Amino acid sequence: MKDYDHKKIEERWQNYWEESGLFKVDLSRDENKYYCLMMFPYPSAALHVGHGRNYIIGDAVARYKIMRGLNVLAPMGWDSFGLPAENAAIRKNIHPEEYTRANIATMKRQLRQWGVGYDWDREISSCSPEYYRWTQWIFLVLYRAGLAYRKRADANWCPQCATTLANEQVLDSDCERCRSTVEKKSLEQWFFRITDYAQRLLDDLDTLDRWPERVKTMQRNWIGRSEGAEVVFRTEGGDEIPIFTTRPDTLWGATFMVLAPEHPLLDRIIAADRRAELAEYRSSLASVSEVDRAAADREKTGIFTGARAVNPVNGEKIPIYAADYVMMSYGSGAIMAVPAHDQRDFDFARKFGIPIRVVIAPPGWKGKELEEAWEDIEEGTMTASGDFDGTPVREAKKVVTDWLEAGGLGRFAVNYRLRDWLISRQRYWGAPIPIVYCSRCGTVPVPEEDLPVLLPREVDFRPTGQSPLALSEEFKHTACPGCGGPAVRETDTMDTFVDSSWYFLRYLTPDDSGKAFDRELCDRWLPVDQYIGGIEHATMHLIYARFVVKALRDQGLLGFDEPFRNLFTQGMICREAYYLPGKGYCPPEEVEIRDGKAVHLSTGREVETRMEKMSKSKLNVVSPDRLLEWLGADTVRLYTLFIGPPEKDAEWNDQAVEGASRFLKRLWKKTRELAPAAEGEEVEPDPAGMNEAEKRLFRKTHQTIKKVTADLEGDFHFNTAIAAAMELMNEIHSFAGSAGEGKASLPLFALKSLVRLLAPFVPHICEELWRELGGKESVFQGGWPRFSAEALRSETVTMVVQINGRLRGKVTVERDSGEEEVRSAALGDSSVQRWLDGLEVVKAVIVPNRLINLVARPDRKGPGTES
RNA sequence: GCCGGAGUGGUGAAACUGGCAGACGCGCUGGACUCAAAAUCCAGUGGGGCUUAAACCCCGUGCGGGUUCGAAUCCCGCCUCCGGCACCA
Repeated sequence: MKDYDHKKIEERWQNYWEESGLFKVDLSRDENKYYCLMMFPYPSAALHVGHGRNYIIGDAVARYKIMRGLNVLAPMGWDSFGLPAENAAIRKNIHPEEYTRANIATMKRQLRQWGVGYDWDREISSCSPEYYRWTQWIFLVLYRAGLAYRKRADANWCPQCATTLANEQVLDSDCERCRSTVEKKSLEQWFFRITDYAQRLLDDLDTLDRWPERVKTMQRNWIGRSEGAEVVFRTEGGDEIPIFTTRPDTLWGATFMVLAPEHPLLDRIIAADRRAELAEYRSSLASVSEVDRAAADREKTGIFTGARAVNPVNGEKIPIYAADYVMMSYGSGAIMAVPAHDQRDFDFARKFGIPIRVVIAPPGWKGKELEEAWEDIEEGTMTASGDFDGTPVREAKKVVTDWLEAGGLGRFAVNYRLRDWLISRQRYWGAPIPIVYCSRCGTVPVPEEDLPVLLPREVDFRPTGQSPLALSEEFKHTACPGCGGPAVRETDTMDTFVDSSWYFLRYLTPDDSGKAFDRELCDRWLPVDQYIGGIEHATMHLIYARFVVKALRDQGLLGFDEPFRNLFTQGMICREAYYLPGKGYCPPEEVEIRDGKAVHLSTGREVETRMEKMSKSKLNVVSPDRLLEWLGADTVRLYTLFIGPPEKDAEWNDQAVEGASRFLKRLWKKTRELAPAAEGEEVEPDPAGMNEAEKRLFRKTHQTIKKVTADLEGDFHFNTAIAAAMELMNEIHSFAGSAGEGKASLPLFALKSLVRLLAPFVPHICEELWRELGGKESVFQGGWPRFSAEALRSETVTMVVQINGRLRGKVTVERDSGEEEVRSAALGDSSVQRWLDGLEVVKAVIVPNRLINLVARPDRKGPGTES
């Protein structure tokens, strides 16, 4: 055995695992099943070490579960439709398909080199017709269930990408991808009725007890449930204006109404002489960006319509305004405005000179004018509200709602922030929506047997604002499946989140050309036992997948309604990026650190150092290829797992990677020293007759097994598991150094345990060392080491002695010593005696085997007088 | 504004259920090996005080209070940072 040659070793065992089928799974054997799923990636041009975290974590989990004897399903595939391929293809003038295929090949190579194992027989790719045929099928299932519908709607339109975006792809009114300001565009588009499932999506979060609280909170915010009442106001002309309010108890304080500027009713009720003003107001809003319009501190604008509405609770006539602080897309697009109890209405009323009438009296209120809206729902009592005067605000909401319902004026109502899922995309690289429009039969779904609706290959897919497929005459024109007459196809493609909302079902039967998924197998293998991915999918992918599974279940196609039992979201890997103000990011090679300041070499200007998520655009990526060549996959894996708690963001440190390499070299060297004494069969050493040093190493080994096991079974804190393994390594090292010649079986036992404990993290070197230590089969077949509670016990323990809570000494006593023994041992300690001089012990608090705290007060006899 | 999460050495971070703060790394300092360097190995490394040295002592987990024999951990009030939602009626 030579020096640690990571390249040779890694190559050897990667081949071995592939040939021996370590990750191949037999689905018919479903006892002890473990479905370990990593979010399938978009095949981007090249991975960096930050991407690696997800795969390495998943691989460590999968390998650990294999060692525990579970039947592990660990598949991988490609979320291969989507904008980047199309954009890159436009830029580089190659077909998205070629581009995607090349990227997949690169990524597969990199994953292999990382030592990340999957059952590649189950590989799927969402852009292949064999896959998207079934994405289209799912669309048809939803369509038949009434969950897919088409309507004209203002879509979020990105002028740069020339496409519509889902709400989730709009960040602060900017396009998630290119950061252009998103505009509104009115188009006929397809939606999934996810709002029908809002309540169930919300309620069932409570059943996901192994999901991060953070993700569930984000989903709750996203669904945005609020309770209140729907109340119908009427204009003087008799038009109904239903409104939603969370504060029905303030109805008597409504002094005006506001309609969203887009509200269709405005055109009917606007006074003739104000029509021009409305048109002007509307067009002035077109130039206001979404960001500005949404800014809460923006000064309120609006116009009076000249119309009035009747308040149903008191018959009062109140003016109707149009103002853009009311959104057409939430509730009914109209509100009753209660300036005294809503700050937005308050601001508007002040500006337009509308009366502000207090109907919830703050405690001690003497009828004075308010400085700001009183929004408190804990304190205050109803006033100026007819029979309800004096009702405490805490009860008011319910009391008033009941009264409204009894009188037929309104009803209890729930509103959600969640909107229906817009799935139409005016892009080429996606699954065509399987719908045909016939002048005679109308909207006709493509029959199942005609799927897939193939994406034509030769299409001009440059963004024009039109769907590229609309430019393909051959694609567009077809025969109506109903009447056989001439018809045109839907030319939009589906949001790629549709592709990823069911892929985890397909891994079970990736080649089945007869159905999308096998219900029987799905019911046995799902929900996924462990899902691992990025936090960025907290609201979009993870809500869509939940919705689709629930919908499929309701159609009798699945027997469960939550796809992912456990969810783990890992943090991002960040690294220093250098930002040259006014110029953008610059590569680290052009930066030098002088006197603690980062200076740009060619211009001499100081650059800002920012810790940013590793990304190509920030020029702060670390390529795995160089590192794998230099230090090897195991080093990269060990460092990636050791860098910090995996759910948190972490900072990549180039120097610290070498520390991981150093540890592996020490492990290698130590094995090389001890291996010659190995005799194949492992014999657990017998602690009887061991000396103190031996007992310590024996105990340490068992403690380490316990710690690593707990970390892997618990919250995946690989960092502390690896730290524990390092401690054991240090212990073996100092034991071997001090014990000299002697029985080798104990350090060998410790070392063998260590190698097995590290195998999920650094599989190549462990597989090699395992064989070196006499292992006949793969370390992954050999089981997981066990610890015994018996072995963890030591006969003596060191206990901390505190006096009044401060550390004053330590004593060694027999394990499980009684209070009296511990107390007298503590009082016998010289340092303790010195501190107790002049004090009287009034109480002793004992934590068995850990600590004794002596509570002492000044001796009444005074210091020094006792002796 | 609302809802989450976090704040610990030079640095990444540990610390179970309230019980020795800083495990394990990185960096740094000193030493060994070397003609020298790298690599490797050994020792040290929160701040301060005292001492020839050791022993020993004080302070210390964002800030201010509190509960407790005992608080990084629990409670109250702040500050800062990160994330989500947001004129959502």
